[in-house]
Amino acid sequence: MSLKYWLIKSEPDAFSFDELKKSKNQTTFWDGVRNYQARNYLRDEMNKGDQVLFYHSNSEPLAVMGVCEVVKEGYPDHTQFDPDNDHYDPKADPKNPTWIMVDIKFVREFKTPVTLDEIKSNPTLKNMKLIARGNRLSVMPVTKEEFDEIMKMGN
DNA sequence: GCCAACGTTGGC
DNA sequence: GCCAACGTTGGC
Repeated sequence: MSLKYWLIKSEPDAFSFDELKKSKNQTTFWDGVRNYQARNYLRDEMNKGDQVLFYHSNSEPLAVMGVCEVVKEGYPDHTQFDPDNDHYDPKADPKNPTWIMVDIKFVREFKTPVTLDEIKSNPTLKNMKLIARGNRLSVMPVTKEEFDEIMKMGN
């Protein structure tokens, strides 16, 4: 089984790459995904050791900040059952949870964040889902070539 | 703050 | 099962 590569988006106001870096064991659970396609990736396709680009949306700069990795594979997202949580889902069934999360761990921070503009203007990255028209997925696959290119750009 | 794009919901 | 209405995402 070979490693896969991913990109996840976060609004730094909600949870930033810096917060991940400062978390206990530099690890956190990636909760709050409430989109079925993204859920399916988390549940079915993300494996321990997969490398993940961490992207900041709705902020300045719009950029990939660094890399983290999957340290725990898909398991139920407990926030779906918590009425006080923003991501509460009244229809979720504890016996058959709808929403799934993984644990991610900080790997490294880029010296220079790779901005959305740089990604858009790099021909190697022109097929990235991130810049596809209308894309709103918060978890998406990335090819090894794209991952390596962004690693190079981030330095 | 605007708005295009998209996913979800609910009436029929 | 269609589709209009609505809510959300996220760049600008």
